[in-house]
This record gives sequence, structure tokens and C-alpha cells, in this order.
Amino acid sequence: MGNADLRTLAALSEVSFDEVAGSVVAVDAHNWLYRYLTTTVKWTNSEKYTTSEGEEVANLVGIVQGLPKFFEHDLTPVFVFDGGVTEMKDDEVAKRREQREKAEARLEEAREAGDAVEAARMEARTQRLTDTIQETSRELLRLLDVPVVEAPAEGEAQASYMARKGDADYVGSEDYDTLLFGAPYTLRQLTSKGNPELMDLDATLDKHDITWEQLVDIAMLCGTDFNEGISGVGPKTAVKEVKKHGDLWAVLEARGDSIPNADRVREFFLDPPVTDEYDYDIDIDPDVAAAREYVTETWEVDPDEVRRGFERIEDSVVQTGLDRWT
DNA sequence: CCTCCCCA
DNA sequence: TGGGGAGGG
Repeated sequence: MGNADLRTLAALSEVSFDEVAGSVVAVDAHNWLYRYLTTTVKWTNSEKYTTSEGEEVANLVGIVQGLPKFFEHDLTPVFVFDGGVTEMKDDEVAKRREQREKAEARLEEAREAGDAVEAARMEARTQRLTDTIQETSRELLRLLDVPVVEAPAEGEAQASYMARKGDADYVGSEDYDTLLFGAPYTLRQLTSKGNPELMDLDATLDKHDITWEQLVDIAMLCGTDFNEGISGVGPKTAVKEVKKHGDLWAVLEARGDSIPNADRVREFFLDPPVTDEYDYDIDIDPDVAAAREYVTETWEVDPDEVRRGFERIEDSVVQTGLDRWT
């Protein structure tokens, strides 16, 4: 379970919303929507957010309720969507399919073994947001004038790349592997109660006196979402060994161990498919009336579910506009 | 120090 | 999902 290990290595600190006010946050859209839908809206077993046509549109409620948090703290979100498989290179398609099949196979194994935790974890990995959810999310964000970027592959990789280039101040994600994608600063817990948590890449590297490449090597030894780690190797040992031997290959050779597809996984973190073809205006001017009509009439969402959210959006965006003039 | 397991 | 304790190496 690599993510917990990465957390122990990461330089984390609590920040206040005031400290990050005025910044642009590249949000991994899939991650954000998925977490919001599962934790807050409980969409999977709710008929409340299902239209008469049987389409699940809890995402619309999630967006209307989740966006005000950004605006009220003067944060500009840029939603970065995962790329469609067809836009990816052939080997990338093959790689993703392979990973997906692997995850599904592990899910089956976990189910058969009665391992509920592992099954839930694998389910989260294999679960995809439906096409309807992706499309209606994009449309609602368009009406609300929230910037959207289309990633060629992983949204998380694209968001990290944008932050690295300086086109975003932070990546917004709950995942720790934005560190592995080279995101300088990641904000976690942006939509939950309490203060956000800041994850700092340079501070993480300094703390252990390692390079970014070595951090990726360390993570791979512990295990990532894309590879099993080496049994008996945790964060401490991984750091020690990578610093002693220099890089992943030297560590694996010295131990007589191997990681399947190690070169591809490593490359995936260090040089993922990303694009420079994006352009957005961070001066947000939402058409709340059109957005409300889209949500409540086109998709038949109960107006009571989104009334407060739209009010907060109206208030906070007007407020922000005033702030900029004073 | 790692892993497994339980609790909040 | 992450923090803490038991047990094993």
C-alpha cells in the first residue's frame, strides 16, 4: 500500500486558506469528482440524483456544492480531465488496458478471499466515472466559467506538469503521487472541513537529501498504484538503499529483486504524456441562471438540493470581483 | 523495521 | 484513510 508509505516520507504542513488565497489550483477532476461523490453525496445507492431516464447526475450536485469553497477562499480552480483513450498513443493504450485488467483481476482475487478492504481499494481503482458524468460535469463547469483542461492521459500528471511550469500555483488532489509526478506544491483536503494540508516536493527531497528521480525509485520499492513493492522494504529501507546504491536499478541488482515493467512505471512518473495545448482565463464570470436551468431543468435535479450552492457561488464570485477592485 | 490488524 | 499496537525477523 504505497500511498501510506509516501505519506510518511512527504513534507506536510497545515496551511490556512488565507495563506493560499488568490492562487490557481489545478484540480485533478476525476479524483475530485470521485471522492466528492463517494464521500459526500453517496451517489451509488441514492435514487435522489437519478433522472427519470435513469441517468446518475449526482456530480452536478457535487460541483454546485463543492465549488463555493474555492470561490469563498479566493481560489481559482482549473479542472483537469483525464484524456480519452483514443487520444493516447498505442503503447499508452496497451499499458492502461493492462493495468486495468490487472486491477480487475486483483479485485476478483480480493473478493474471493473475502478481503473487503482490498476489494474496496481495487474497486475505486477500476471504477470509472460514466460518460454522462464526464460530459455533464464539463458542461456545468463551462456554464459556470470554470477553466477546464483536457489532459492527453492522466489528469494528475497534467495538473502536476502545469504546476511545475508555473501555470498553476498548486495541484489540488488527495493523492500523494502528485509528488512522483513532480508537482512542487499539492493541496489536500480542499473540500473537507478544516484547513488544507500542503505537501511540498522540494522540502520532501531536502528532508531526505534525495533527488526527484530517487523519490520515484523509493516509492516504487515500497509499491505504487502501478507496481507491487518489494516485500520487506518499507520507507526507511527504501530511502537507505536508494541513497546507498544510487538508483532503483542498482538497488534491485544488489538485492537480486525485480519489479515488472519497472522502466515503464518509472518513465510514467518522470515523463508522462502531457500537453501544452491549454488556455484558460482565470477571471471567472459564471452564468448562474443558465447553470441553474441546466441542473434543475435539463437534468431534473431538485432545486432545493442546489439552491444554497448557487447562492454561495453568486455571492462569492461577486465578492471576489469587488475585492479585485479595492 | 516491516507487516498485519483494529480502531476512530 | 491514517494512527497505533502486537508480533516477528
